[in-house]
Amino acid sequence: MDAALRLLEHQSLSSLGLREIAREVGVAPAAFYRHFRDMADLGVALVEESFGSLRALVRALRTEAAGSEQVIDRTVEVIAGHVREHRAHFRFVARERHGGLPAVRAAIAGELALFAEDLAHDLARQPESEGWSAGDVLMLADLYVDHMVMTATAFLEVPEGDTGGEAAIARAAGRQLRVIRLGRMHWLDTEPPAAGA
Amino acid sequence: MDAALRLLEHQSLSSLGLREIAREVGVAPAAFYRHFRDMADLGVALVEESFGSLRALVRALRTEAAGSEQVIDRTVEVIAGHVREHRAHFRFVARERHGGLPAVRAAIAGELALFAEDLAHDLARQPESEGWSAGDVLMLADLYVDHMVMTATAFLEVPEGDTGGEAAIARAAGRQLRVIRLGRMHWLDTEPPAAGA
DNA sequence: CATTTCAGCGAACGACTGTTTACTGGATGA
DNA sequence: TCATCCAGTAAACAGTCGTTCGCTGAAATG
Repeated sequence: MDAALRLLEHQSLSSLGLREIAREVGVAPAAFYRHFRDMADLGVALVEESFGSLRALVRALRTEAAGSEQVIDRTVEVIAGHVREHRAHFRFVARERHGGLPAVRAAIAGELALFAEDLAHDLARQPESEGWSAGDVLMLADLYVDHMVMTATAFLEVPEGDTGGEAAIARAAGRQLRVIRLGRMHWLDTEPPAAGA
Repeated sequence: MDAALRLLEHQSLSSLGLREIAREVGVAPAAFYRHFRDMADLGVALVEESFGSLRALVRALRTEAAGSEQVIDRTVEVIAGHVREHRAHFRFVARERHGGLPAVRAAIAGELALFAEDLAHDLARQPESEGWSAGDVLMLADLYVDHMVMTATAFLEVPEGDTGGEAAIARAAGRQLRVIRLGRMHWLDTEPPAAGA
């Protein structure tokens, strides 16, 4: 899997050959079948590996429970750091999210949906979500997750060591999160605040 | 190019073979070189084709100049319709946006940047943007463009004829746009509203 | 009418692909 | 100690691949 991830930095999974991986590992082509049935099989395994480390990280971030202002910058920092340290995994996920192998696409979509669900659960128990319908909370969580994905892929497009470029993206992402937060706080402004139904 | 686009619905560009295209067209493999040097060359041509039709459409939408409330629903409708009618083009762009061919990735990134710039220019001349810095306007435009991309790819994941699924995505996207619009309208709330500088 | 341009042709090149087969040797566990 | 796994092996299979070559014929150009 490490070898595959190494090769996947510069190509997509569907163009990656079984023999190519074996060659990189230094192993006979047939040995591949001892571990995976398909290339798609390898793909979903890599998806699980990628989201595994991320899940632990988000759990850590969520328990920090800082003020809603600092939590924005902290979130962006955490994303930046995680992308920096797991570049290959993120590149793989970004590339295969809409890639050619349906099984891999489905696995990624499933992980992201779980992610949004978790986040929605967290958002729902915050005081800012009072008066929100469950559907609207999920809608907001999806917006946050989409923005997170966009931010992560933006970090990926920075040339690896360019700390200035990273900082620029982090600044923009933070301000965008603030726009969304402001929208969230005024979501119920136009509705009757406490009308009985 | 039509043949390539047809084949690209189920695979990515880097896994698509030159001979495969020739076979689909009903032509000798060598004929490919009469039109494109590379597969990457074909890729950037397809990118230009894809964004060409979209550009015209957005220009049309921008001149409609409706109330800021209806413009949201109208925008989502327009995206939905355009994705429905140019499914193959959108799928191609979504897939190759982070795909294996750098030239194609760069072409797509360039088109999206132009897009955001245009939108920023439009936003800047709206009364809601009074007091905004140029950087913040671009930041907002990027947020809108990212959301547009996310919405378009969400439409792509709907099984083609499923009008119910489309409607659900349209509803969610519209509400997300409303969140962003609310955030935009309260962006300057915490700053001194009319302090002389 | 003469000439040039140009999309397409068929054949051939070496190199690479996924998959199956029967076999090997070291570690694991009873 | 002996039997059982099991990761890895070499070899062979029929295909597919990108690319180059010189040639053809119709259309456009003058």
